[in-house]
Amino acid sequence: MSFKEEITQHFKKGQELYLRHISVDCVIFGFHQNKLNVLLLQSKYAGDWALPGGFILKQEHMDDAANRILKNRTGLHNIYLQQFHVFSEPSRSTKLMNQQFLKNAGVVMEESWMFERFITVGYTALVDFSKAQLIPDSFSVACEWHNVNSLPGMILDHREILNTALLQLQTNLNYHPVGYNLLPEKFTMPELQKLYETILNRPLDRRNFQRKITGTKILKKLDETKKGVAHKAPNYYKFDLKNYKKALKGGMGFQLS
Amino acid sequence: MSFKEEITQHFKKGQELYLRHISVDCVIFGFHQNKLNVLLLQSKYAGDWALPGGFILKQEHMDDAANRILKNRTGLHNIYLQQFHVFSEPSRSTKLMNQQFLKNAGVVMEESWMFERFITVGYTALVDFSKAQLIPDSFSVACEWHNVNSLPGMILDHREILNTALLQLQTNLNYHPVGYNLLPEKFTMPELQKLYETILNRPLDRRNFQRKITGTKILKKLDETKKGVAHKAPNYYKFDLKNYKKALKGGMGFQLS
DNA sequence: CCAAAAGTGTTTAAAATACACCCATGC
DNA sequence: GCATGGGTGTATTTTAAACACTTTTGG
Repeated sequence: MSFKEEITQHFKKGQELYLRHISVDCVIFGFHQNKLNVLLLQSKYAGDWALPGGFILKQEHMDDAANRILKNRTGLHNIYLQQFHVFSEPSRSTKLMNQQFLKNAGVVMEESWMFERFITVGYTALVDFSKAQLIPDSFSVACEWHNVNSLPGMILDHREILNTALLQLQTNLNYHPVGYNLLPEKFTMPELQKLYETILNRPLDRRNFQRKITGTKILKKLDETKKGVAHKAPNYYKFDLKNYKKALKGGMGFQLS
Repeated sequence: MSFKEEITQHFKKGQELYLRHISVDCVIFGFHQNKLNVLLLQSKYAGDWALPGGFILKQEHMDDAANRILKNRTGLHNIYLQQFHVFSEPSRSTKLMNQQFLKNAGVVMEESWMFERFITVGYTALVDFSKAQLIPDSFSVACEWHNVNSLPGMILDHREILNTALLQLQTNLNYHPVGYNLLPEKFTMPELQKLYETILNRPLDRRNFQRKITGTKILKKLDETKKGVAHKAPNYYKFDLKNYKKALKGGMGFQLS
């Protein structure tokens, strides 16, 4: 199917596949080499960037829709994605944007479900930046990581959605563990600390951090130290999946300094 | 308009007024005389009970929809309502239920937007039980308060929605103030404490409670004691609206014992 | 004057924070 | 051997929790 055909089909018949008026937008934070990035798509025919998003199939759980979107953009699956807020400003209209898109694609259409109002459910996840195979969707020319501290212009309310997600990621750090499917199987305590520091965007005390994390029982200390490293070799840890998942649900109950 | 006409209209033309596939369900907790209740509607032609719910008008903010629903059921407005979760099980189908409803109402219809799948956004609020003027909607025979500790059978996943709301109400008690538009203008410290105890369903230490609440600055101590009361007269307080609202957004940062 | 509820303060325990020393390694 | 980062322990401060006595009032 040509691009034009695909687009026409989507605008004309999409409502037979998807629930109307509802979209899902994913704020995918990526961490790698101590940088916190977020995955953005550059809209075709518009300079602005967008969160990876999509629609819910008629018989699909919304969580599955979010996972499908994540998988399609990054190849990643089995990621802990969670909904965090619904954005429902009546003024958040994709109509003009989508009409412009169609026009530029050379398609003429008067009516489409894509011209109607959408409310969107924000999902957030944290993944290993380096493991993702980025693939733009049909509406986009580029799919890239952007550092959260230098974001480009974004469409609609996507900047607000992103900010809300970032704030809740930082807040949740006190209650929910972070790092699985983000750090390698084996990792060191300083590596984990860097992750926390990057998300919070501030330094943490090395000793207190270690004590608190150790106290949560989400880690297993391995009988192995990192090799070929300058200075004293740090110990390897891995996550205790059972306790990690328990903490994901139930919370950990400590405050980071 | 007769009931039958009204129903027919809603099932046939509702999609011109409302967004399809999306509903809003409100978990309205009511507090009065140290009882925590929740507002439920009894479905016509079915014994089971339902949360007050409704749909989003085509140009309406979802928050406004929730407020409209609350107002229609209780006459209350200017209430702090907040979304807490989206429920999107593909199996949460209102189709059979609504078809049965129509049949019992004596209306024959093959197709309707009301037979389609709905995802629902849960909203929660805490109101003064005694100030509400309860009015059932067209789908219901009764609108009543039910004690959260003895709930009747409920339709669909409404019991799960309710439980989720109750859990988050209890959790939020540590971070967000509670009591405005719930307690009278002037109230005593023991009254406020009872509210907290009722929500948490456990006793709190009188002295520690007072210290912590006082520490949040959300209260103003008045130069007045309760009159005509047995035993030592408790002091009156009122909320410091400015700080109260600040705490609603930013959190209060203490743990209740 | 006494029972019952409210006001207030102190002691103890736990948690968060700040801080210092020793150890291993590559250069 | 020394600079650098990692491991670990301790003192201090803050916060939460447990607890007891005094005050007021109606009956």
